[in-house]
Amino acid sequence: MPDSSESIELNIRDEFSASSARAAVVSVVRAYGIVQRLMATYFAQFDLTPPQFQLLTIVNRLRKPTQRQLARELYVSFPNVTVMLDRIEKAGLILRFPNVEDKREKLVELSERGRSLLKKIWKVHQEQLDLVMVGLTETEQKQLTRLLHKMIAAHTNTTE
Amino acid sequence: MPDSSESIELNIRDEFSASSARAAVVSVVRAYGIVQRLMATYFAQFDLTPPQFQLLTIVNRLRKPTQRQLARELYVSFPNVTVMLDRIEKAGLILRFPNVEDKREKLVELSERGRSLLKKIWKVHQEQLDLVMVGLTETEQKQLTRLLHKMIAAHTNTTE
DNA sequence: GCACATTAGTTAATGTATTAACTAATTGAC
DNA sequence: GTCAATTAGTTAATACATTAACTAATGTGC
Repeated sequence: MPDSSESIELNIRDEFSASSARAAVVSVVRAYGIVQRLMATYFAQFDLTPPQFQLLTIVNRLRKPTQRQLARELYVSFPNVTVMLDRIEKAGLILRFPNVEDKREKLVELSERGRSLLKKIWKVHQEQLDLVMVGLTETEQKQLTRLLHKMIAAHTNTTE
Repeated sequence: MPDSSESIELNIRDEFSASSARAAVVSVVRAYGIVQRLMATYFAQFDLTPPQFQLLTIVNRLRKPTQRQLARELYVSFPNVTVMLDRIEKAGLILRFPNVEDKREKLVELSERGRSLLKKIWKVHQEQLDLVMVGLTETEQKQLTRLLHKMIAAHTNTTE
């Protein structure tokens, strides 16, 4: 049963008190957690998860996309799209049918049920988004968006 | 094969162009995605995932915490801690032993291997954090942290 | 001191996400 | 025209995360 006083060494740097980068990264992660929790609770009312909702909105916007297109738009792996579509197809929210011009591809579309569910959610969705940002004024929200866009741009330029 | 022009209705609000809250939420989610990707790639070198690294740092800081304490500190469910500990215990990075004063509890501790791995990572971890925020000046990083803290505070006040 | 509630941890079921390894359809070199 | 390479999608293995349902230990009322 080792009673180590050895972790002191690490604890010195444990706080990273000098680093503004660390503080920023940690707050991004925390903020995301809050967004996730709020949205998950909200979407559960409709028997949806936040990623499923996101998927539905993109299927709607793209109009019969291939699964490949969906993955790119969602910034998610291709197999993940397959599995997510399997589920919401089983729930009757989307339809998949092969593209006659290229039989490798499958085109995805909202079902009548998916379309009406999306309409229903949309009516109250904006209020939820406002609720997430309730602590900030509109000016601050715009400032936050600007800063995060700048941070994001530094990576998307080099990656894509 | 329904060729619907029905989604137009939704597409009107699809952009949410008027909402600064939506833009802010979306950018938080995108920024988190970038943090996740970078960190996952980085930690993979050490055969760790970001949550596993986070777990190790907290075990180190708390000094023989119970699993309950870990869950609270990680903002994660209790069963999740069990499963994550199972894995990193199997990898030989932590030890679990029952608390003699309350045999329901298990105390968690870094193994020698876990401690030395953590030390190794720590040496270069700060650089990774700086890399995430490379697009922002230090002033902007602090501004970002301040805004996110304010946003977070609006929720933690009511929730905790 | 015994029954009941509480607390700590685990197990099971489900959903999200990844990479690696596969099948099937298309394209392209020759 | 046929064989190889590419592309679209699926399946398998693994990890993270949740809630619900369980076991085991502790504490409390009486």
